[in-house]
Amino acid sequence: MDRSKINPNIKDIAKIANVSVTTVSHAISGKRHVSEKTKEKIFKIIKENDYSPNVVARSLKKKESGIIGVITPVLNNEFYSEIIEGIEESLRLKGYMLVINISHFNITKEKEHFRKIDSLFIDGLILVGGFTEISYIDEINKRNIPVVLALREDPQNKYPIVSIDFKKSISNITDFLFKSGHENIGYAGWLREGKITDRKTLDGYIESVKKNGKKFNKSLLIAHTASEDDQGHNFYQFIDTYLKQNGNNRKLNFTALVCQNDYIAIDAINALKKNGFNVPNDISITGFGNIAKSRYHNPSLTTIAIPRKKIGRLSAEVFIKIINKNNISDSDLLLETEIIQRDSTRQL
Amino acid sequence: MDRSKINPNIKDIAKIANVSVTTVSHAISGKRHVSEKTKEKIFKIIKENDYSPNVVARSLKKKESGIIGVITPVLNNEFYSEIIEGIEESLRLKGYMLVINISHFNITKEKEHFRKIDSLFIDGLILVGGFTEISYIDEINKRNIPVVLALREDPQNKYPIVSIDFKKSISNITDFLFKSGHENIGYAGWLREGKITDRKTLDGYIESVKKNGKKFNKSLLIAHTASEDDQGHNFYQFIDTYLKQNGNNRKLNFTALVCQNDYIAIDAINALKKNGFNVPNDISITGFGNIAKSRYHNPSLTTIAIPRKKIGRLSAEVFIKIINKNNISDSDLLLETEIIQRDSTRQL
DNA sequence: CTGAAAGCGCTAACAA
DNA sequence: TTGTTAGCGCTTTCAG
Repeated sequence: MDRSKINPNIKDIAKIANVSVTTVSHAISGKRHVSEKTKEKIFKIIKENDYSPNVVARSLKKKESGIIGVITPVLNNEFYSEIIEGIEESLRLKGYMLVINISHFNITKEKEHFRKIDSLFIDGLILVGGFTEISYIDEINKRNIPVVLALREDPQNKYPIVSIDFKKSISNITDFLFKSGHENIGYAGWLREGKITDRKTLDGYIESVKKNGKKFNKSLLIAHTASEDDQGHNFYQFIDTYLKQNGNNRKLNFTALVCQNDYIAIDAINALKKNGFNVPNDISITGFGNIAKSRYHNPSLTTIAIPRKKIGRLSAEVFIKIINKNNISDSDLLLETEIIQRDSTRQL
Repeated sequence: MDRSKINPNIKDIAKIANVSVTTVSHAISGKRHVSEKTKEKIFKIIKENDYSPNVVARSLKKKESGIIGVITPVLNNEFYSEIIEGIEESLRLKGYMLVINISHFNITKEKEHFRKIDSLFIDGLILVGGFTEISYIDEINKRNIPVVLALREDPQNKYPIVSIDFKKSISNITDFLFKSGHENIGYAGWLREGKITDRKTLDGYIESVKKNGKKFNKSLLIAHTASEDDQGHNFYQFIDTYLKQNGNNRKLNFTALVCQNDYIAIDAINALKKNGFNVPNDISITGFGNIAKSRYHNPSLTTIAIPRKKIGRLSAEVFIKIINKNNISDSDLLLETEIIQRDSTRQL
């Protein structure tokens, strides 16, 4: 038997140390007292033989794996990848490993992924970003492992959600525009059935409008109710049409436009430019997200930065808290955002 | 016993189907003949009971897990994340799962990660991007699982490397500049000890120079030999100094500069601008990598696009080939790159 | 074509 | 303070 070629197991260690496997197991786990002397001997032998416990066998026995499942819609996207980095950072320190799955915005795939990694005895599931429907989770989650949502909605409000305060963020940036002297401020965004954030962002705008002593005016709304594109691209056409209908003689009834996200904001800038408007001289534009492009676009975009890494870290911490049966208060889960001032807005 | 709360196992299925666990196992794996009738019955029951085999138990027995380890320096980076997406795409189709680890450019962490996931009985390891030293792998890889490198060097040339032809790519883009009428073309890049690609890219440049009937002129080289920054940032200072010393009266002895990567190219553009040069009117600049910023920079960068997703997919395929003991020819592993023409170069 | 049973490496209940 | 042993869920050898 060529033992040199294969990793030693707990039995080997026990034999060499002249103790039982139980003692070795407990020396490692610390779950029951082992005399200093024996412990020393065991650890020495462990080191000499380069032993590390077999994670798979341990998982099978304990029905715990030290692995956390992460499901993300895509990887090659600054939002998700940075959140995941945050998760990894915190969880690695606690000794967990990550199994990362990509759902490609497909709920069926997501479900399959969860099924599969569930049988790995993952100790928790963190869902990053994306969509709405997650009722399938309970159906699969027979072992009742903790589930945490990172920057993801849950209409049923069943799982802890680590996110940002969408309403407040939009409210803040609208306030910022009012403070800059704008009197009439419009809003452009999706208003899709069932999308909670769509409603929240609009509410943030409305809140600020009222707070600043104005009346909410529906004609200042460029709200797209179609529910096609989850990522929020392709608002360009929609705004272009709006401008053609409402922007006669290069006049609009607002001097600033709050956009629900950076994609919409960039589309808005481009559509405005094409229709002869100047940003920010004629119209100030704000975005939401602080995507990479927002910095390099011309003009660069005033927007709201989302603390992505922090969201990841916090998600991990929430998970740990659940594991340790510490209770979490909802108020801890909403992170502050920050306004990034660039060139798409101006003081009036 | 409340079986409704827990996942059924193979024994449960066997009992309900009135067959042995062996038969269930073989029905699933197809490794030995099971009568159509029995198979049908078994699969029906599997479906009804929502059974899926326990991956952990299977791994323990088979010393295979259906899991592939991926180690990447960072996640939030278009290069790595897109390669990983490619890997995931191909491997998911083959039924593999991915455990993704982040090494933060730290070899010790990388080693630890490998150790840990090795005990998960991962079936293979794909190392994405980054650094040089990988001799530690054999030391850990007692089970001798296949190792594939994606866009990563290996001085020992021990493992299959899926990458691009750096030399040819740089040679091509230098050719492109010659064809555009440039007679004197410079080169800016790192030349760090032990970095194979540094040498390869420079060789590509030299190859093109000679091919185009010129003599290699050392004074056209802006080569940084320090070995600080692995990512290739902060060339700005270096080039700035060079320009101050060699660019009197806004005259340089070249009209085009081939840069080893996009970061250097962007630094070069900025340094040139600051020193009173116009890009591309005075000097044409090319990069390598086609990073997001290269498109939005002013002027936008003519550069070489790397087929990142393809690299990922191919890495996965190579892994599968190794598993299936198909031999791989080295020539299959080098992917073509593509020149992306933008505004930082001009025809003379 | 099918089954019984050993055993993968570990943990923990029970026993001393 | 330590040891014996059952068993986690599965695959596979050996035996029909």
